[in-house]
Amino acid sequence: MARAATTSDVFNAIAEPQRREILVLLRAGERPVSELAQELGMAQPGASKHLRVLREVGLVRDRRAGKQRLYGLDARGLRPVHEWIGGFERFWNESFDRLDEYVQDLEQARRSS
Amino acid sequence: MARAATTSDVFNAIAEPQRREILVLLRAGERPVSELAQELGMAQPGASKHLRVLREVGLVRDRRAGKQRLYGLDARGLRPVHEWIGGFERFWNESFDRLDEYVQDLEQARRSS
DNA sequence: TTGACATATACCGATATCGGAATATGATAG
DNA sequence: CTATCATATTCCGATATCGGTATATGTCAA
Repeated sequence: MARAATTSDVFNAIAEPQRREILVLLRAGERPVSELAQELGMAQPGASKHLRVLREVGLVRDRRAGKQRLYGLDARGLRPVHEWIGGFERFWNESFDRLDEYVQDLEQARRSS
Repeated sequence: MARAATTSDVFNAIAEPQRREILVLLRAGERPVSELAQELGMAQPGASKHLRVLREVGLVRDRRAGKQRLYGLDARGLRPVHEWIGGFERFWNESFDRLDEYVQDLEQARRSS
């Protein structure tokens, strides 16, 4: 077996710095491919490929506008990721010294239920 | 050039399903490697290697306990990721029909500043 | 239809990945 | 010291990745 496919997985899609940058850029509104490529300092095919990945995981949608193809943000797919990470919020809010104590409370509560 | 290193990058570290599962398991408290390997249904070296990645990005710390080595969660590194994704919150909260309108408001505000 | 422009795809090379098997390191008990 | 248990590291094969270059597809204008 080898590495998991980057496509069809939002976690992997946003693991790429350039793709994260694309998402940030698209918060300001729709943009054509060549403009994104220029802002990323990469060649057009590179941008197209990243956009393909983002499209396949649903983080981006595209729309034709004349010769150009405008890409726009569809952030809904980020919500589950945000929630998954949010499941760790109390762990980074608790100070480290108190973590063990906290975990023990958790385990104690589980045992007595 | 090739793929970015998975180590020293929290986004990549959590892009791996098995590593995410490890983090979830560690919310219940510290665990030795072999126990994690068993719960993941993978061999011990596999678990060790994932734990190494997680340790190198700082999401996990380890502590010796006799022959065993206990791994514990250190979720602080997840906070920046949570915040980065949080920067898209209004985009998934806005309904899609109203998104264009919203973006136009943004651009208009920018122009008039 | 032809040409110009915008984007997508195919192919390539260098490298990173993941899991498995074998082996090395480390700690403890006797 | 030695044997045993727990974990880490190394090596391997199959595959995926990323960026670049060349080429294909698609759209519009004349």
